[in-house]
Amino acid sequence: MKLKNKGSHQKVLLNYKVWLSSITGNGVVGETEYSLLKHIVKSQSLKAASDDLGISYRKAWGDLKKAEELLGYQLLDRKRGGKSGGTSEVTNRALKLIEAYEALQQTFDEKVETAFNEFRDKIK
Amino acid sequence: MKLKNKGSHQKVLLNYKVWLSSITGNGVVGETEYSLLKHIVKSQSLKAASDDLGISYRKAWGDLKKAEELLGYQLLDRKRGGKSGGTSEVTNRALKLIEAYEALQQTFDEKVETAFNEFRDKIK
DNA sequence: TCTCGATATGAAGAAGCATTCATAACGATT
DNA sequence: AATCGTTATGAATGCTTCTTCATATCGAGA
Repeated sequence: MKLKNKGSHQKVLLNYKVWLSSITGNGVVGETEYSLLKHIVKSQSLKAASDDLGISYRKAWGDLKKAEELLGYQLLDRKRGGKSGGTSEVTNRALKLIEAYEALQQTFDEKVETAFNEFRDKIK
Repeated sequence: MKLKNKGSHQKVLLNYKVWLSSITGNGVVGETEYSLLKHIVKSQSLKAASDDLGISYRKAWGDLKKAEELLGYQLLDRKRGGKSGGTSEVTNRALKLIEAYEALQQTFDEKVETAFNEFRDKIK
């Protein structure tokens, strides 16, 4: 077999992902939900958050709804109507979740650094 | 808002994934590629491996091809024809990759246990 | 009370990914 | 040389997921 760019392969990166789910895989708390919540903390708006992240409102709304179903508690306090049209505020429990998720990522980030170095040595 | 199964949410699980890619995300070495290689070590057959894993030969073949392009070296030594129709043998570099990947997973597995426990405490 | 913009949600359309189909090349064995 | 099963690969089909569209609800402020 002939490989394209023989010997001049692109830089190889290590990726990882962490997320929560039910056993059936239904309902998820991952990067998307985390990012949405982070943005909503600042903007008090699910719409603004989804726009910022470049994902559809429909998906953002559905994702957070599923996450709430998975966790069994609300992540947002929603308000409809008013001059602004409405707001979505992040609940206290959601704030805790954000912090915990960040700590988790932190832990993984640290581990990844060393693990990847070891990995590269091994495949050399 | 009303949540289904208020208070009786399903058990929440922590999931994670580790994989290699190029910057563009093109070409991947992850669980699928790892599993394929593991099976091919035993069977010397890409077809048998894909059947075992329950994925199409077309995908298995394409995935490993992309992985080879990403890494810049061959993962399989392919033979066509012969009484058996052909064989695919895992190269030495691929063997190293398998080992390294297993060690990587091992490292993460250990870390996940404690990280998740800390996580659960935090969101309580 | 009318308006305006965000939340809420079903439904249809588009995009991405995997399976299936179809077809060719290959070569040790018969 | 004819066969058989695997590798090899494009093309069509199917499935899953996201985006778009369409429509409704809500309520503070004009």
